[in-house]
Amino acid sequence: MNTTVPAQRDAYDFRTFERAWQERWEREGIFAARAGDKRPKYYVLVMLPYPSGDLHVGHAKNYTLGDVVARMMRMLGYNVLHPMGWDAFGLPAENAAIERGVHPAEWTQANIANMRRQTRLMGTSYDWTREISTCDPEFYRWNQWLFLRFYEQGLAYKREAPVNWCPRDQTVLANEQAEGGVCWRCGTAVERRNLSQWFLKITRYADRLLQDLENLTAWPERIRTIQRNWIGRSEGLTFSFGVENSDATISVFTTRADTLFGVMYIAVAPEHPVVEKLLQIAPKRRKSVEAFRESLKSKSELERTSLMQKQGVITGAYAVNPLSHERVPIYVTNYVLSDYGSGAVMGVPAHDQRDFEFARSHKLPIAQVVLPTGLVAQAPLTEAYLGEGRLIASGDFTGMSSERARGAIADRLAALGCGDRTVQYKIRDWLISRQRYWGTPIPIVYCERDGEVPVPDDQLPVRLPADVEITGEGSPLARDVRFVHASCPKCGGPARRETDTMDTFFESSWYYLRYTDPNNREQMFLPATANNWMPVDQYIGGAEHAVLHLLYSRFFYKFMHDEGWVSGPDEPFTRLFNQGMVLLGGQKMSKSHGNVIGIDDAVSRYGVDAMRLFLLYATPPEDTMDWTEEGVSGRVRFVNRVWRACEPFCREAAAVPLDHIPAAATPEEKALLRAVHVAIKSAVDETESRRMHYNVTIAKLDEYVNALTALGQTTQTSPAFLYAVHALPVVVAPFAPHLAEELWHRMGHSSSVHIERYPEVDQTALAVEEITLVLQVNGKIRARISTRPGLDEESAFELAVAQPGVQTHLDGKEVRKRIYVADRLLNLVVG
RNA sequence: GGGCAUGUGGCGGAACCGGUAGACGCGCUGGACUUAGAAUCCAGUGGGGCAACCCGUCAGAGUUCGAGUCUCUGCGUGCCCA
Repeated sequence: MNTTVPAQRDAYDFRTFERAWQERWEREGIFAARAGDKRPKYYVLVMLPYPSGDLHVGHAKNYTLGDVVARMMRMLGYNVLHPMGWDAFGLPAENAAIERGVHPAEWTQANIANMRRQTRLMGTSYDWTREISTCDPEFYRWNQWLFLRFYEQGLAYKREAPVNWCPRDQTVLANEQAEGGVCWRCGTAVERRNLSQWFLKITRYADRLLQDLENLTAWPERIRTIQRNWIGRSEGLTFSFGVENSDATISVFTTRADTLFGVMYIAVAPEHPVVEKLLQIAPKRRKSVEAFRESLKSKSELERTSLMQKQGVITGAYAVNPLSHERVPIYVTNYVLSDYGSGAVMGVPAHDQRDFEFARSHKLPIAQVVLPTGLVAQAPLTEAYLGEGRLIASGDFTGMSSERARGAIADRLAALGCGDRTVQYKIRDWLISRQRYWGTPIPIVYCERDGEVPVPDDQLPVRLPADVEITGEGSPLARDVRFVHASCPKCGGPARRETDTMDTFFESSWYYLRYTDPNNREQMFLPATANNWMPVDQYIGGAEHAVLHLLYSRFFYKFMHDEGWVSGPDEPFTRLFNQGMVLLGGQKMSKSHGNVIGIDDAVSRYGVDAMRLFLLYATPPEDTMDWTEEGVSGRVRFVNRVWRACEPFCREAAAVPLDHIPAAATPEEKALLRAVHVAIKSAVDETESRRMHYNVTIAKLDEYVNALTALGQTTQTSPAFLYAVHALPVVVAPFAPHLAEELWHRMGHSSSVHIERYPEVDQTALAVEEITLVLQVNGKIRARISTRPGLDEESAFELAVAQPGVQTHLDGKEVRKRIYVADRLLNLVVG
């Protein structure tokens, strides 16, 4: 009879079942979220991907984690929103156009189609009816609409400023995108250019963005620290130096007003407007100053502040210290930036390391004005003294502590009318203009008569022209005469359209709201609908967006909150989770290294469920993990073990109800029921605590299946065994959804296992009949005894002293102390 | 240089509250089944020792009846800021 190959016969055929169930879930729409449900809402969101072409297992790790949370929460009785979309604007599409002549839209659509297919392949339970794509005019019209609201509030403005220019990507970049002086996308060193650009006034929200970090207790501390540093609030004093023989003044900011009597020079940025005035009163230096300014023109911030030596040229003009009335030389330097603070700083060589170095190389005097506490005489400085102490050689302020002096000096300058206490931030306004094609057009036109005019709402969207020439040289939109040519909304006269597009971080700063009301043609979203779902309860994504996406989104959401479009807390993401990367052979996966494990590959070789299980199992989700062949085959074996343990008993198991636990006839059955509920407890605990250490849960599932397999060889028809079989697909459903669904249906159920309620943890099943009590003498383990739980101390003691292992170590000595931890240990202190 | 993480078998990791260190998986060893392999199943697997025992969570110190867990010092690794 039995002529088929056994190995083939009882292995789980993932190829057939996975596809079939995916199609059916899709058809039945079981993961669609409906607002206004009676159940409590839960919004799980994974950062939307850029459609670069192919997904690899690194992406899969991320999506799997979000999917398990979504599936668990659904089975725990929540109304879950779990959407997916595409961050579809951006440079790679345009580069593909340049390299291969394919239109960015076409390239993007093809990638989206492929990645959507791959995402479906992973069995993730998205509500596809809410899919969005940011390059869709029906989406980006709301970018433009939102931009206009910022514009009306004075939060979007255009100004000329020195900006970061990436020569490779041929566009400007925001500060956050040029950290360390290199382009965040291609790593090319950025250059400095003076250009007229659009900015968003994120600085107006700086204080709130900083303050509210305190409330984001469910965010990783790391991210909060990075944001705090980036915002960079410092309290200090802004005051002015007069310029000798001129009515000009130079304003500086300092946090160390106590060192004011130590000012030996003033350093101004090359672009500082005062420089021209200084040259008028000291014309002899014009040549050298201008040469110096010229040499720095295109140097990036990084080059100026870190790579280059501190350099400066003397202007020949002198500034006057408002308190000491000393005259100090004014230098133009490379290390002061014109758009940071006031573009000028006071030079205190004795108490600032940079100033110390500068003073040395320019042979400037170094006067110490703060003496470290405890020191009475000053010694020559070999480096700047940065600490606090007592003031010396500081006029009326001599003898004060640094702290008191700061207050007193601020008061004096305020009384003199030349200074104020101020707060300064490191964060600068967000530059959103991009000189590229594949982005949202900024909805502004320039009229000869009316100047800068916003495009009226009813003319939105300003569509990207489809037919443009993309060469990589200059802005394609600026070359498109038909696009540029416009008429003024105010006067109807000839006008020129803005040809810059928006930074793609603009759309990702609010996309999570569009998911709540994705098909609204009248509004960005209906506030009432958005408020059903917001804020996002669990956000999952990489830490690389700490000061980009995550800071911008907080800013946008606060603005929208202020506008009254959203209510409740003014933070969009209640809880943030940064997942770790997936490495291959210790290396980050990348196409250029040629070490990518693609989704298609992994799924066709191991099956989705095994892939998901491995990604969850290898490490806790926040850790970096290594993709290994052996590791994933371990999970393939697990999938098959589940199948073999369960499948032969499906029909009988279905008869045993899951709503109460059958009695266990033997200790083995008792252990099996316990294993079932230990696994359930782990899954529920990891979800509810939001720890998401499903690696531990899957280990518990292993034990469950091991117990089932062990018992399956003996008592196949007992109620306890069949209960454990029946429960298995429900318990594994969030982790291995296809396998679970197939088994569930083989049990005769007609509705999906994924809309079942997750089993309740049963405390009686968790209880054990026998525990191991550890017996210690002086803290060392000398024996272990098996006993019933809840043993009282006296009985435990009597049992302990009867143990030979304990007896030899007691050796007639007096027991001075007993430490008894019920059901754990008894420690006898002797001696 | 400063700050924050982190360090456990051959490997990934578990031990969430200070209370049996090494769950679970991988790998490895031996066995069963097989013409053979694959698959599967069974047993073993921190180190030392014939044993009883001894030693073990980066190193050193401390607190404690008891430390992987808490404190301090040092070293290594990672990240963030200079």
